[in-house]
Amino acid sequence: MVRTPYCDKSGLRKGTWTPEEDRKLTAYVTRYGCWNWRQLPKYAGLARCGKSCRLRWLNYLRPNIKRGNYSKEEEETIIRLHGSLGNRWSAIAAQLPGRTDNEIKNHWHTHLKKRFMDKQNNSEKAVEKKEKKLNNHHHLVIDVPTSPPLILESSLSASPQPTSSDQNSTITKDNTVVSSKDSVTYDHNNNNKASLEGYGANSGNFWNEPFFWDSCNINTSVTLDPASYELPDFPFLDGEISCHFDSYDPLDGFYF
DNA sequence: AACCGGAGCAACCGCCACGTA
DNA sequence: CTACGTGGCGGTTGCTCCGGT
Repeated sequence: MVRTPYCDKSGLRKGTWTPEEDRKLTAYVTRYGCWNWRQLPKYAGLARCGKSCRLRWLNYLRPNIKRGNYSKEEEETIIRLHGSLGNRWSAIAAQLPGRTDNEIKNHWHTHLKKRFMDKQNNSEKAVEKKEKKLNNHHHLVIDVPTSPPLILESSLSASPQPTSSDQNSTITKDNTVVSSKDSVTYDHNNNNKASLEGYGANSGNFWNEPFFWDSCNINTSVTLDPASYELPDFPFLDGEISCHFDSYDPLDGFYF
């Protein structure tokens, strides 16, 4: 389930996060915020790259994360949004409070995708069945009055009938051509055309909000007592450390 | 009991967008 | 205008678990 920890060439740890690392990261972010992910691990006492810290915090350590136990409503929402948005997991996650894009992505690939494909296959089969029925009917109607007899297959190209690229098309009673693709409930071809207005504004940027121990209810698997954990000094309050940030304006870039 | 393959999922990687100097 | 740094996102990987044989 989890990766074996190891170090890369630069000495940064990779792989599974240990409870100790989780404690350090949680303690640091809750106390100082995420002023700079790339610099953060250095001051949080973590031998991790910033990206790894960010991912760990966003997906597992931040407060009010929901883990597993997807409700039917949530699953339906995911399927519906995936139908209109495609693989825009962050946009989908924005509509599901407490869910992360990574978790939704995983849940989609492991559970919902199959269900979605089955649904799609069933609807396609239904359309095929309908087509077959209609095509048989078509044969009977056209074969009778024409003289000399027409071979329907070859006649398709010479007539305003659907071309070979429309093999999945259906001719309805009133002679209109309906592609079976159009009858699929979820239109992947329109993924990029879907209106995304509102998603950006709705994403609820967690990082723009102040964040303190006192103001949040930490809901994480890591039990952390801030009083018992010795945090590294905050870089801008410590003369020795803050020298790394000579060009950094301490009045900017903070979230608190 | 041992082996094997698929499922589940945490984490990494690479690319892109955006802001700033 | 360009270069660079950073954050964000989606695709993919690879480790562990678990059920079937």
